[in-house]
Amino acid sequence: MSHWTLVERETAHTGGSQSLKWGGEGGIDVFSPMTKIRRFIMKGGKSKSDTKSAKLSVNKKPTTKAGGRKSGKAAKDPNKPKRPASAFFVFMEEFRESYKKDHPKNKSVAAVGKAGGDKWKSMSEAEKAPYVAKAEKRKVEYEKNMKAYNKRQAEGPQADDEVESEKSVSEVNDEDDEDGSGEEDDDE
DNA sequence: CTACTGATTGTTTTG
DNA sequence: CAAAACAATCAGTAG
Repeated sequence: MSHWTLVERETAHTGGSQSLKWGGEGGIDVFSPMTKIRRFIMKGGKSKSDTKSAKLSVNKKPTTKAGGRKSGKAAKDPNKPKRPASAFFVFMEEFRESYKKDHPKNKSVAAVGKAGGDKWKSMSEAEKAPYVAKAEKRKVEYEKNMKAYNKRQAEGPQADDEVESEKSVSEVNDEDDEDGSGEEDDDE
């Protein structure tokens, strides 16, 4: 299966990576980001789960994480903050360990995902509460992270376009880096 | 060697 | 407002 020839948008965004090895002048498409194609295919009929699950996800991950890029252009912005983990993901972090203990031999992320999702739905909102609370916190950190990131981008290279121009006013915002956030107030 | 795949749901983002 | 994209994970797979 290598000729779906379907490209919607540049798959390169976050991780940047995406194999744009197609420096071809013609610029036809990349044959592989099935990530999006998946939706396209499954959208039609789903015999497995009827409940809903209409949406699938796409994944892309630069293995090089933030440290090693390589020849091409993999990580454009190593400091680019990633989206905050949702409550579900926070719960998953724990769940993964649990699942790992129960199934040390399992190597499929899908298995854990399914199991986690199933349990997540099974949990009451009360149980999810702690996770949600944490998720909200992550969001705040993300915003803070983004703020710093934006600043960095503005300061570093000559950002001329694309910088959310604040039209106006004097927004002298002095956010000196690193504010020691209190962090952690437990209350369960 | 490096990027992608699988699968989950929730949030962030973009159109 | 709605749909898309992407967040972690881990080992395997393909180019």
